[in-house]
Amino acid sequence: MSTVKYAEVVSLKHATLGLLSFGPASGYDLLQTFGESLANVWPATQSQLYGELGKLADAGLVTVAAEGPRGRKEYSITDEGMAELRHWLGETKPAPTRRSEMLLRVFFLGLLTPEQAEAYLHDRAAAATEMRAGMLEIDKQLEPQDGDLVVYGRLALEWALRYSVMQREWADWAVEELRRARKEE
Amino acid sequence: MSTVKYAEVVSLKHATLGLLSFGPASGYDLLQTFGESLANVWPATQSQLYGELGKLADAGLVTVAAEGPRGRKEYSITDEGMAELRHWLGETKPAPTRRSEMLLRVFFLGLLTPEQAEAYLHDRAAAATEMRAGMLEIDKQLEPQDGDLVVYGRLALEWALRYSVMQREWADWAVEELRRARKEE
DNA sequence: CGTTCACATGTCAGTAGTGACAGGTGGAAG
DNA sequence: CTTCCACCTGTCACTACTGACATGTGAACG
Repeated sequence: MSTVKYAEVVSLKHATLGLLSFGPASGYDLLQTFGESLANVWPATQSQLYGELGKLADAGLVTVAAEGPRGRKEYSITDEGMAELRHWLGETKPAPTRRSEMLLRVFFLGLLTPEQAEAYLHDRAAAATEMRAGMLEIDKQLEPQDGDLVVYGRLALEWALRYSVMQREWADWAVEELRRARKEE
Repeated sequence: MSTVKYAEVVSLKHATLGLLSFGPASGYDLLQTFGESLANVWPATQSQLYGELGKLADAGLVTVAAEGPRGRKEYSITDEGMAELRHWLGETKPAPTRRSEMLLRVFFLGLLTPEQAEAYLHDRAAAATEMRAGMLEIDKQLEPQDGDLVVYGRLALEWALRYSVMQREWADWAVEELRRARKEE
C-alpha cells in the first residue's frame, strides 16, 4: 500500500481529503473548488492536485470509485482517509501561520519617510474599515438559531475574522459555509 | 551584473536587505537574527540564507565589504539594494497571507463531533485570552510620546496584533522594535 | 457536418523552503 | 598545550508549490 512519505504537516492532503468527504469528485471537480471557495484559504494548482490525488490513492486514503467519459476518474475517500482527516481535525493543533509579509514590513517600517509611513498606515486603515463593514453585513444576514453547527460556525467565523489577515472574499465564503452547515443540520 | 531571476514576490530577499540596512553583517550574524527576532515573522535556514546572499551579490544588491577571520564575509547593502528595499517597502502593496491552516480547519469544522468542536474552540479562546494579556502588558510598558516614529510604530503594532495569528513572542519583539525606533528618533 | 468549448488528464522545468550532513578555524579555559 | 566550543561557510537530497505546455474527448450549436 503506502510507500509515499509525507512531511509532518502537509495540508493540501487534508484539504483534498476534506473536499472528498463531502462526496466523490474528479480532479477537475476539486480544482473548481480550489479555484473558488478554497482559493483564499488553501489555493492549489492542477499540477499539484493531480499529483496529490495519485499519492493519496497510493497511500490508500482515497480510491478511484468510477471511471467516466473523457477519462474522468471519480475519487472517493476511504475509511482510512476519513480516519486520517478526523485525526488531523480533532487531535492535532493548528500550526501558527508563519511568514507574514505584513509583519515583515512592520519590522522595517523605520526605513520609510514619514510621508510613506503615513500613506502605508492609511492603506491599512482603509482595508480595516472595509472589513468591519463586511462583518456588519454578515451579522445582518445571519438569523439567531440554536443549532449546534450554527453556534460553532458563528464562533469559528468570529475567530477566523479576528485572527487572520482579512479580505472581503473570505467573509463571503464564510457566510456560504454557515448557510451550508445550517441546511445540513 | 544581474543574471538572477526572482519571482514576482520573494520576501526572503527583502528580509535580508532589510537586516543589512541596519549595518554590515556576515551570513552567520544574519542567521542569529532569523533565528531570534525574525523567527516568527520570516524564518530562514542556513542553506537558504547563504544561497540568497550569493544571489543578492550576483544581482549587485549587496557586496562583500570585508573578509574577516574564519572565512567570515561581511556583506553590506549597496545603493541599488537600498533602492530596491525602499521600493518594496513604500511602493508595493503587501500580498495577503494565503494558506491559513486555521481557516482550512474552519472550512471542515462540520466534520467534528460536537465534543471535538467544543474542545477546539476552547483551545482557540485560551490562545486569545493569552494574547489579550500580552497586549495589556505592552500598553503598560509604553509611555505616550508624540514623536512620529513612535506614533507610527504604535499604530503598526496595533494592526499587526489585530490582523495576524498571535503569538506571545511576537509581542515581545514588537516592543523591542518600538524601543529601538524611539531611541533613534 | 464541422467547429467550438467545457470537460478532463497529465508532464516539465523551475523556484522556495527544510533538515541533515560536512568541514574548517580562532580563542579561551583548564 | 590541548581540547573544546563558538564561529563560519557551504552542499545535498528532498518536499511544496508555480506557471506553462501538451493532449485528447464529448456535447451542443449553427
